Amino acid sequence: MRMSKMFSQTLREAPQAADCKGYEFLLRAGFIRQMGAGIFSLLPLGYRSTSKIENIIREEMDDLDGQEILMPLVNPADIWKETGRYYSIDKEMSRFNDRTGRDMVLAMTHEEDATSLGRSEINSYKKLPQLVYQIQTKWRDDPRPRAGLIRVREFTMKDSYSFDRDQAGLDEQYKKHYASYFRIFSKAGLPVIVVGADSGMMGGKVSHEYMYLSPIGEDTIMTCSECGYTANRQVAQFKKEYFKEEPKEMEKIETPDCKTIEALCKFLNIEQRQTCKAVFMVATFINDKTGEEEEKLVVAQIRGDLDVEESKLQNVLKANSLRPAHEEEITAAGIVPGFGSAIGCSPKAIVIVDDSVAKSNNLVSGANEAGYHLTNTNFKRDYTGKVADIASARDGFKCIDCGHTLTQNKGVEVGNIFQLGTRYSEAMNCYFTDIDGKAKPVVMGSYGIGVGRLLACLAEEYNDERGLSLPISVAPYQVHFVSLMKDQSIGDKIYADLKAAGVDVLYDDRKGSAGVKFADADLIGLPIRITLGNKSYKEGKAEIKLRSNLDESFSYSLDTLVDDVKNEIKKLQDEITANIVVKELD
RNA sequence: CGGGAUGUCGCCUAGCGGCUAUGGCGCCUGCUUUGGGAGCAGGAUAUCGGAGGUUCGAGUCCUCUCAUCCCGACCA
Repeated sequence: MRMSKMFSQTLREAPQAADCKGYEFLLRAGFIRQMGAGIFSLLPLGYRSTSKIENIIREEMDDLDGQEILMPLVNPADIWKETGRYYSIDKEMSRFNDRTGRDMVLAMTHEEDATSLGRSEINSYKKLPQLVYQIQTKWRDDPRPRAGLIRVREFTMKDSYSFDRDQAGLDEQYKKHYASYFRIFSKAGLPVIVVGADSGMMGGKVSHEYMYLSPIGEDTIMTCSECGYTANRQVAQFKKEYFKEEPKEMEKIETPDCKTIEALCKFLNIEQRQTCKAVFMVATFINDKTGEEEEKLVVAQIRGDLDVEESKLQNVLKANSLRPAHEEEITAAGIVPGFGSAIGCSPKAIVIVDDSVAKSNNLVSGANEAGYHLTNTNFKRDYTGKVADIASARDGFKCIDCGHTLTQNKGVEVGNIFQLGTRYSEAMNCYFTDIDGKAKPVVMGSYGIGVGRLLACLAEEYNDERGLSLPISVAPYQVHFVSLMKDQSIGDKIYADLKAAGVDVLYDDRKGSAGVKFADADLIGLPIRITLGNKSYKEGKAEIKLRSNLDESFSYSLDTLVDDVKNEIKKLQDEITANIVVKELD
């Protein structure tokens, strides 16, 4: 491609919206342009990169015997009603009516579509296992798009769906994806870690997320450097200390103005772990069949030194959503905010008790009376509720597996794998006849990778003060050929030779000054740069530099230039291949 | 959906009730220049996000509205 004919232009200054490096450079280099909140166009450079990413993904999916398909973006609402997600997913899914008034949706993921295809194509165990995948546009009306391509509303996703005869089959396909994703991210050059995850709206049990660790990430990852335990904070467990004592008699004491745990501890001169904190939430339950909603007040009891992890609480409740309760909702249940507890409030509210509370004794709780607390409260004796782990893991807490210290990091989720089981096949009647003649639900899995998000993460990982420096596997072109010659025909000739040799080359044939060309080359950041100047040309030479190390340059004879460049390309590609790290699921 | 901020040319930006709305980059023309965003000369481009209002007079003040960004809620 000749730069003189390139559609996009580079920007010398970063648009205001660019709040992180990767986003700034993608904009400035002309990879992407914004159309609206969370809506972007990919310009030629950006599209070439995402196409390369997609092809890496294709290679790996095909390697798993995946078959590429394309499912529709617009779905009749019927299939979403069958699984109940038409009702359980809120405004994030966009809905509309077609001209006849039929309910339609924009598919935000394709479990329903895939299951629908599964039930039409798979009828016998002989057809299993199967794996289909697609690379397709998703629309999710996210309430808060952020950080360029990191969190958008319209995006391209690779999603694959596995169909198996039984759990063992699913385990097999899940395991293959687990390893395959490492290959994909390695080939693209993105360092990731895999973490145990919350399956969220997908349902199902086992799931993992692939995280690119970065301060711009929105997820919090807990890791143990000692034993390798990693988990999204939403599900991360940790070793809690319990404080067993002989239960003492409960007593009501006056605690004026002690509306917070801190104030209470200060007033009574006790430690936070000697208190029990009540957190009031409202859970929404949606009936999968009818779409009817029901709200219930939830009292989460947790020890004063810990915090509630809302995702865990929501999972325990099997609620569709969870939000903090309003003051009126709390008082309506006879609870006094600031002095509240589960004591005496059931059955008006669902009580969930963290095991930190259940296994500790003589905690100070609210008395549900303004200005008063109860000392020596004990679970079971003084109140009941469902015991579960609903505590949020924090930096410095103890690893559940080995007891060493957990550290927390921010991460961006670039891929996920879910064991769906039979949640969708049962709901949508996707059954096959097994060898024993019995109809059984197909056991499914679903696996996603955000293509644009992957590019955004790569841009974040590979940049310096001058611009991008993407790995050769995903850079829009392999080579940037900068000609500084007055005589265009010389550059044209070399460009033609490079192209003829199959080199993926961007040729700066513009009339501009050297500075502009170098600055643009730095910004776009193609991995290999050839510079042809008057001086070197007279000596029959051209200069080659790597974007990853601009300080070093190599002089090559023009006679062998094409082969030398091909060698450099191969070296960089081999480097990536050599650095493929694959982790297997045990 | 709550809190905050910002909308002036393709991008960045000046303006703080008063004349024809700054300047830089980019763009166009010509000449010069050609190894790190070069110089000179000339040129084009803005219904100041939109609607209403206050005022003799509004980019500037007020009201509403729209859009975008940030924090939170939320989220793969």
